[in-house]
Amino acid sequence: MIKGLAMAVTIKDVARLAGVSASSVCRALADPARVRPETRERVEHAARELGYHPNRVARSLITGRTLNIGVVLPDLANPFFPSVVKSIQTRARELDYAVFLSDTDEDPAVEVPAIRALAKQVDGFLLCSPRAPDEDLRSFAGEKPIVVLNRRITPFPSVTADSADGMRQAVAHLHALGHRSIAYVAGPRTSWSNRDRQRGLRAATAARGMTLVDAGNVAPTVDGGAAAADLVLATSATAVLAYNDLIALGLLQRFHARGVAVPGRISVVGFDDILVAALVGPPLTTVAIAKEQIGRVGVDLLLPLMAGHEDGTARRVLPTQLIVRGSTGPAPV
Amino acid sequence: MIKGLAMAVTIKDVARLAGVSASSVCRALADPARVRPETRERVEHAARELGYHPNRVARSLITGRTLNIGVVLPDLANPFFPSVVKSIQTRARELDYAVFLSDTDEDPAVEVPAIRALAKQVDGFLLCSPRAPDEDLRSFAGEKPIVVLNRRITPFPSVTADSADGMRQAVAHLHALGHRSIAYVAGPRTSWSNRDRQRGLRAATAARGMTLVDAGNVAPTVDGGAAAADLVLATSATAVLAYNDLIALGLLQRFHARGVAVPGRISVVGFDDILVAALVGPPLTTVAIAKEQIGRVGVDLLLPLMAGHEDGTARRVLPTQLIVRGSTGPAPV
DNA sequence: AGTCAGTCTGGAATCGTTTCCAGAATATTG
DNA sequence: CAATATTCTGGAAACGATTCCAGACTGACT
Repeated sequence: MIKGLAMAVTIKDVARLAGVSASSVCRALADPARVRPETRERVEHAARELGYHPNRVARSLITGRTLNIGVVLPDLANPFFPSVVKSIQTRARELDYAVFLSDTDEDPAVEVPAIRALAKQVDGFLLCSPRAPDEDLRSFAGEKPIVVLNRRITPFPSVTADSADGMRQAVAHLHALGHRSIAYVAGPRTSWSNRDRQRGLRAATAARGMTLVDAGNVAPTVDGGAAAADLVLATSATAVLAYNDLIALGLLQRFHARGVAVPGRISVVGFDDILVAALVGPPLTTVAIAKEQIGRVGVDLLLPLMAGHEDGTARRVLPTQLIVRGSTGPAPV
Repeated sequence: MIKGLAMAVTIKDVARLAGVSASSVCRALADPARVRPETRERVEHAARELGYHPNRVARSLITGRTLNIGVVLPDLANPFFPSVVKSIQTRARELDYAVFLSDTDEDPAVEVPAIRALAKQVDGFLLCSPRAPDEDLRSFAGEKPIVVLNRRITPFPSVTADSADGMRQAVAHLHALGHRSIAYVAGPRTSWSNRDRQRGLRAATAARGMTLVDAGNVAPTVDGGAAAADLVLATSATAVLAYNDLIALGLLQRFHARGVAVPGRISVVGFDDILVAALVGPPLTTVAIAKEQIGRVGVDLLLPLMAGHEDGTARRVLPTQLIVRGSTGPAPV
């Protein structure tokens, strides 16, 4: 009895009120078919009377299952991640799982401790765009079911977007508009998606004999993009592709501030299709990826792992789709 | 030994390796001062050797504390909430708490079950803009420590923004620009902040003898705002204030689509100052609230409650600040 | 009526940790 | 050196649920 907080009602209270043993209460509630209808009735009534809800913590101690899943991601302030988390949450709730959230603030060094801290309280993890080195993450292999989103790393199942195809679409679009020299503003070096997108872009431009200008790495934020804008303008590029939409928005902002016409002087393409991409002026041409699907598919991949089936290394690659808006136009003559 | 998953190392394993009892291991790790330096050394070494981390679940069963806090909010897709969650997360991590997240999808009926489901696994709750009726929420009073954000409801401590002052600033700004008739596009009826903001706006316009036009309630989303845009134009209002930035962005979008000049024909003011507000064209004039503070202050208010101190009903009201950008201008003549 | 199969039930053990208690070891004092 | 005070330690109980086991009961059948 602590500080006036109502004492939690336990299975014993129910047992006493129903006049049966704790084991019977447990059975009656978990699997009504295993007790006589009359006891079931008595137990259910008593449980309702007292407002009994089994203590998940105590249960998980004996069953070894917590019905929780852990989600670790680099930065909730990046609008991409909330969409993913939301879809995870929705799917998790359907399956009666609760969600632990851990934001690592883009710091790779925080990831492993964050996972470690949650490990005992969850049945499995969804690692969203993890930044930590492969070896570090692999140290969890076999310890806990893990599904990785937006990154491919053996031996974990993963859900990724088809960046190569997205880049192919974007490059084809720009090529058709007459662009021959494209700059790429890269995201964090530790980001697998960044490398993946860069790789896809390199292949796509090479395939068409276009020039690819490296505009360096920046933080995947609006400020990062703004910082890269002037560098981009100093090159020969007539179009710029950003690692993600936030960077692209930063580019747009800085271009606008400097009076650089978009798409007149330079075309801008983003990646992710976050909500705001459609709202800015000019609206951003971007490569959309199925954000809501990532989370749902991730959970569905995690499920069999948590149930103990060694479904090993399923790799789901989700399609990407170029969304053409106002920020891209014909190359200047 | 289940399905190849490495068996978790328990306190007994450490005890065996260190050649001491489980209780000594516990003491050595929890409070090194209570054991002889030599045992401490042995235990620490053994723990490190085996990679032992105490099982929080088991611990919480006996201590009654989980070191988890639950966060419940209406919609992660609204950029306002991720900022709050992020600040909660940051503060919680500093204090060695982990965060449970539950998104109710703006459905008031989901809130109570969501809280109920998490109740046994957390030491306290941060309810972000809860939509459920007062009575429903009050049923948790005394059961679990709860701090409410963006809503005031006895007997819970709360953290809110000074909407009245924000509205006063916005109205003063518009009045100075010559506007005399203002429309308000309201958010969810179940939202306390919506009522609070509406109240503040009513007072501020009345104080200056201005006309306040009610443009109805819409969902707090871009689409909601777009839907309200035409209604607003049909009124005599020369300026429109939205319940939040998303609605304001929807208004801007629809105005732009219809070729309505902003701020030439009509001025637009939002609320919250979400990241994108500054990025759209024209950039949105809006009332900023200290999003990062809300979460931090909320956690700090929750802390003493979870420790058992009945600090009752602290009410923190955070300041608001009008941010003037391009979406407001002189009233048309 | 007696045997047997099957259904229900209560008691005990268990999960991994913390905490209480009492006894052992060590240190302090006259 | 003996007596006392102090520090450390191990064993056992506890947290709240689930699960195994064995015994009690029911009913069916010969």
